[in-house]
Amino acid sequence: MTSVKPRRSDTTRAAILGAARERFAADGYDRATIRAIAADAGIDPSMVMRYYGNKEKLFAAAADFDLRMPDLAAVPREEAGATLLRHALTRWQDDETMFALMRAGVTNEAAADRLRAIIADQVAPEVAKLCADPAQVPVRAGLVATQLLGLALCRFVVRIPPVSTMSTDDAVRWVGPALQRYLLGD
Amino acid sequence: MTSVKPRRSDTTRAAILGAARERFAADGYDRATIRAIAADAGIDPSMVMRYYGNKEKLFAAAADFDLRMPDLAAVPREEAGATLLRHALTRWQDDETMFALMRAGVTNEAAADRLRAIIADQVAPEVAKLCADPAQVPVRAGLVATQLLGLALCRFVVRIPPVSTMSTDDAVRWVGPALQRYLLGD
DNA sequence: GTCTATAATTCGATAGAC
DNA sequence: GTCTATCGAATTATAGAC
Repeated sequence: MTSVKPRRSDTTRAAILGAARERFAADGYDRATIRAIAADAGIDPSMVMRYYGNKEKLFAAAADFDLRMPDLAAVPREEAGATLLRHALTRWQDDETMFALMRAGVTNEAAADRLRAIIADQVAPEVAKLCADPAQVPVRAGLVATQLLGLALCRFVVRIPPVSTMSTDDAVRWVGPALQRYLLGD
Repeated sequence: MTSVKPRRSDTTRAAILGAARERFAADGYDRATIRAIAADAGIDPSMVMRYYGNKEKLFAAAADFDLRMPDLAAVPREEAGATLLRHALTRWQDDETMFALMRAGVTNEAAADRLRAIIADQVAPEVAKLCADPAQVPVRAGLVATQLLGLALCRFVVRIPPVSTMSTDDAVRWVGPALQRYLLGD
């Protein structure tokens, strides 16, 4: 065994972070209280402060989201939109951090910054692989964001039927072409 | 003169409602405090309670939004998407209530209900005018919502450049076709 | 009709015992 | 490393004077 025994504190840190992600995702920044997060993690509220300093820093730690973007250059060009969309739909459900960012991002500037950074650092580079004109990359990445975040908002956050109830396949069929156009169209 | 002299209370009611709309739009439900709304309206916080009972009812009164949808049957079919989009972009800026609904709707169920009602009662009927198959109306209206709300989110709320900085004309050029497809495509 | 005063909570954050 | 106890600030909401 080369691994060291995890200190008690590491377990607690992880429990806090997990509970924080769930609460921020479900309730947004303001309504997710440190007291509730601590209760979910089964520890005292003061421990949250001890480990993360304050609520703002706790959110910063919990809101670290990796979209794990697929390599859009590795699929046929005409399937880029559908590939991106299918990936996003499943990734959001694996990791609820995206919902925490959206629920917080509409009123919290730090969360909005994170969302902007995700577009710029994770989405835009993949768009750049497909886009002939480098000057168009930021616009196209932003347009992809309008459709992707709009779908997330209507399907998972505000839950507007039938968008919230349709199958993943139907969602890809309906919305995929819009992304395809933002990625490669015109 | 057939008009009656407006009672002082009517002026106050209107001032409260206007201030509430601004605050809810700028800060969301939780951060928009009754104290701040009263200060903006130039009256005492207790007056807000007297006129509207509680914060929840005040929001319900302030969040009444009429999209004033254009008659999409009155324009050439190929211009339906662009017409709808241009109208929405200007309407949102005339009346900031839409932003109040979005900022609140991600964490407040009453606000989310309002958003769903706007799609069902205001957007869907116009979609129905264009859509041959009545069974597709709810889906198409929901898809229109994903793109419209996603654009509002990225352009005005989270402010993702260059989507937040591009001209109305550019926004219509880029996003119009996506709406056109949701309204009439396939 | 308007405001003063305050009740009743709830929250983030801190101090310090063990 | 963990918890008890509590502070100080902010909030919604109410009671009642004028």
